[in-house]
Amino acid sequence: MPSARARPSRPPLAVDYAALADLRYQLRRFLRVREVVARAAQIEPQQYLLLLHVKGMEGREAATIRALAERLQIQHHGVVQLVDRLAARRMVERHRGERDRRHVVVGLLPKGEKVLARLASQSVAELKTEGPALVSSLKRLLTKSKRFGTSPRRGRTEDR
Amino acid sequence: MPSARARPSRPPLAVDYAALADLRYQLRRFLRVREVVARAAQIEPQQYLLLLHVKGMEGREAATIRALAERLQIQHHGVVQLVDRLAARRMVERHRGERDRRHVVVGLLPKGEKVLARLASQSVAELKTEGPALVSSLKRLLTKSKRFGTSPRRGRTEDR
DNA sequence: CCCACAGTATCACGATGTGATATAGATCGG
DNA sequence: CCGATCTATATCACATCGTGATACTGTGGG
Repeated sequence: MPSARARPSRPPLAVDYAALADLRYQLRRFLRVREVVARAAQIEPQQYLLLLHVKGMEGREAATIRALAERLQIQHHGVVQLVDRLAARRMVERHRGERDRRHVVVGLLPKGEKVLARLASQSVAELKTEGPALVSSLKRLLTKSKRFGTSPRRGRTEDR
Repeated sequence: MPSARARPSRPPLAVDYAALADLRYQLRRFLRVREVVARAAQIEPQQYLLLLHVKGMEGREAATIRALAERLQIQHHGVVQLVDRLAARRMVERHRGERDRRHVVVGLLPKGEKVLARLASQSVAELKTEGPALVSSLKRLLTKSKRFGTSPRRGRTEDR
């Protein structure tokens, strides 16, 4: 960019990259622990999440492929494959919808229940520890997302 | 293991699956928006994150492969490949460490800066909207991780 | 000089998520 | 009942991602 010095049409929103990056770092740290713990329990992270949502939807709404896709925020055919893998491992099973036979309702099998119970309770325990750090990262970003210089250690004086 | 009924070393922690699932749902909703926005800007979500961390580490610490691995919470050789793809797209470039020539320092190229600037400022804007929902999901889980929100009906009484 | 170690890199592989496309079941107008 | 159409799943091919195993190179200690 040849035109240095002046920024003609630049919205006045100064992003605090360090704070934004820190938030993602905190988020990842939390998620990372979940991944490691899940793998240690012989299951893939996303597979654990599917189990969790199946359980979490119990009594609220049928755990169909599409509903799970919404909860997991992925495309429905992503869920299809996830269920394939989980079914192959005897963690869940497919049921055809009674009223509407197009629906596939996913049900937990004993093995899935067991793994889920272990992981979920660990998750809650860890959240009680890690949660506050997440919240404070978030607040830090939201409150002072204007200028730099509030940082406790680093100035970043020269800007790029 | 076949002995059921009594759980010898199992704390009586009643997990609120619905609340835990809701938290993950909120988290995913936030991350999902970031993914969609990133892809719309012609970049993969994880690639955006690497750019963000490179920028966020500016003035704090050298953006080496290993340091980025820590920030991204993945293995270092995962970062290597991420940088490979970003370098191929002219978003970043590699520099050898001066003092220690084993280090590889990642630097943003104009194209990377540009994409990052756009995505990051959108991100902050969205966080101001979505952030509160995340925080409340988290608090809901932490404060009342005892009972279910809807029906007291639990299926997992006999099974297993 | 030699060696243990740190930092990167390469390879092969499985998990994941997507777009494009296909199939079965439901629904509705006529 | 018929076809059009929509809905819910499924299948295929493909790129990204992250990992374990392994290799290579530069550093520093003895």
